[in-house]
Amino acid sequence: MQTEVRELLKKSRLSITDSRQRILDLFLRTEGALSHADIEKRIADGIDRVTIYRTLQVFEEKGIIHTIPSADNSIKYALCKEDCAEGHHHDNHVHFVCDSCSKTICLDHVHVPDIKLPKGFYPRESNMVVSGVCSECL
Amino acid sequence: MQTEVRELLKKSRLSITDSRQRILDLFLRTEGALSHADIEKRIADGIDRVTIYRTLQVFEEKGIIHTIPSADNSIKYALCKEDCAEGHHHDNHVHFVCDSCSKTICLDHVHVPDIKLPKGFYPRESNMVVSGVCSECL
DNA sequence: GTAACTGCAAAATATTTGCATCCTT
DNA sequence: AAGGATGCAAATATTTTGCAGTTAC
Repeated sequence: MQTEVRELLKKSRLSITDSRQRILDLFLRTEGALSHADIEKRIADGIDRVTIYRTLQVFEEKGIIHTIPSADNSIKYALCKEDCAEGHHHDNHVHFVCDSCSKTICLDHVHVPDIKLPKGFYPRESNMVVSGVCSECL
Repeated sequence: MQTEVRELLKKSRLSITDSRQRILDLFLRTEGALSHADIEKRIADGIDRVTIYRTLQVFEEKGIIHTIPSADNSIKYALCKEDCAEGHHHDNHVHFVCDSCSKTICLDHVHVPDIKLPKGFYPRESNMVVSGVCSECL
C-alpha cells in the first residue's frame, strides 16, 4: 500500500490499520465519490460492514473525507483537499452528479457562490449539487 | 379538512382519500419541510407507515411536494409552489437548514444561481442547501 | 362495479451497539 | 503493556413487497 496513505493517516493522528489503509487507498484510486455500499462492493476480500461505518465516521471527523448530500438516502463521501481540517470542513466546491453514469464528482475548482439571504438568516455553510451529464457521458 | 386540500388533490388527478388529505393538510399547516419520521410523529392517530411512504412517493411524482437532499440520510419533503408540474420539478430555490432549531425552510424567493461548469459538463438541475442560523433563532 | 388505496404481515436493508479479541504504538 | 480498532452477534431502524380487505368514483 502506498506511503501516501500512511502519511495521510499519520497526519490525522490515526493509527495505521489495514482497514483504514485499504479504504483510504480506494478513495485515492477512485475518481468521484463513494457510498458505504460502493466501498463494501469494491473491497474484494471483505472488511466488516461495521468497520466501514466506523472508518467513514472517523475519516469524516478528521477531515479526510466529506459528505455529499443526496436526495436518495445514500450519502456519498469524497476525499477532502488540503484545506479541510479536523472538525472543520471547507468542501466549498460544487458537486456534480451525472444522470447517465451516476458518478458523483467534486468540481474542486468551481466554488459555491455566496448567496444573499433574507433578513435574519445567517449562513455557516453552503452545499451545492448539480446534476446533468458529465464530460465522459456526452 | 380544508377545501384547499381537496382542490390540490383533484388538480393532480389523485383520488381524495383520508390519508392523503391528512398528510397534505399537515404540509399546508407546517412551515418548513417534513421528513417521513416527522409526519409519522405529527399525525396523531396513526396512518400506517407504509401508507406514508407511498403517499410521499405519489405526491412527489405528481409535483405536489419536492425532496430536499441532506447529508444525514433523512430526506425532507416540502410543498412545491405553482411552477412544479407532474414529473417536472422547478424547485429552483435555495433551502435553508437551521443549525439551532434544525428546521428546513424553502427560501422561495432566493434562486439558485447559475454556475459556470467546466467544459463538457451540462447541467439539468441544481440544488442548494445553506445551513446556519434562521431568523427565529437569532 | 372496478380500479385504486390502505393496513397488516413479513421480507429485505441499513445502521447502531456491546463485547471479546486482536493489533498498533 | 495499554489503548484503540476490529469482527461478530444481536438489537434497532428503515424501506420495500405482497396480498386481502376497503374505499373512492
